[in-house]
Amino acid sequence: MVRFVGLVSGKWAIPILYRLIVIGAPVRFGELQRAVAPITQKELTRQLRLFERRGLVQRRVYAEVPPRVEYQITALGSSLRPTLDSLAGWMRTHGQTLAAGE
Amino acid sequence: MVRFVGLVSGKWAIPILYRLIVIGAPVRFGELQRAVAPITQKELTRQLRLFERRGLVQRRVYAEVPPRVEYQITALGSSLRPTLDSLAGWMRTHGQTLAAGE
DNA sequence: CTGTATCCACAACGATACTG
DNA sequence: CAGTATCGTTGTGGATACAG
Repeated sequence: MVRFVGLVSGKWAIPILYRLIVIGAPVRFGELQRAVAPITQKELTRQLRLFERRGLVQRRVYAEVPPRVEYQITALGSSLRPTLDSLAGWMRTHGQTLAAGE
Repeated sequence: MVRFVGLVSGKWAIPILYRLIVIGAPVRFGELQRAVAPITQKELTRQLRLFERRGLVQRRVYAEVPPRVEYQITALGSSLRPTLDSLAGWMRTHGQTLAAGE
């Protein structure tokens, strides 16, 4: 379990990953940033680089002006979907109960 | 999803929680620390306090000498089991693949 | 548009010593 | 045994400015 933690620790890892999974198709950087707002540019870049290194996300750069970079979840990344769905379901069911304890 | 992150972010949150879930029965502090080694005393205490505040773990203190404190997962905490099982399963399946990217 | 580069604040975590 | 206190290091994340 400890290794997984290193993967998804951090405030934004899971939200980004889940968003990419749900979308499925390639997404541009700016679009993704709006989808996971209010994440900063720096943080989104950092997380995407980490995911890329671990093979969870594929990055494609197009030699255009203005530049276009697209990110897409890989098969490995998508394999996390059932787990993250379970997570999202748990939040829907128990999120309110949990909020009371804050 | 963001609220969940606040709950289980951190290096030790998931390992501790999962261990408590698997055990099910009340566990003494020292025993738990050994089970989740090599966590420090301070960190284990801090995490358990957080879980207690959120109703995921119940804490019982016995007025004995030497003192005895037991922690047990609550029903709310146990409801996370399917999700964490899914997580553990994913790690078993893809953990090796992932390690290659480090 | 998609980044990098700084600078900064704060939380997380560890090591160690000490207490009831 | 089960903490608390203290100190120090590292990591996380935000704000802002700038570059290709």
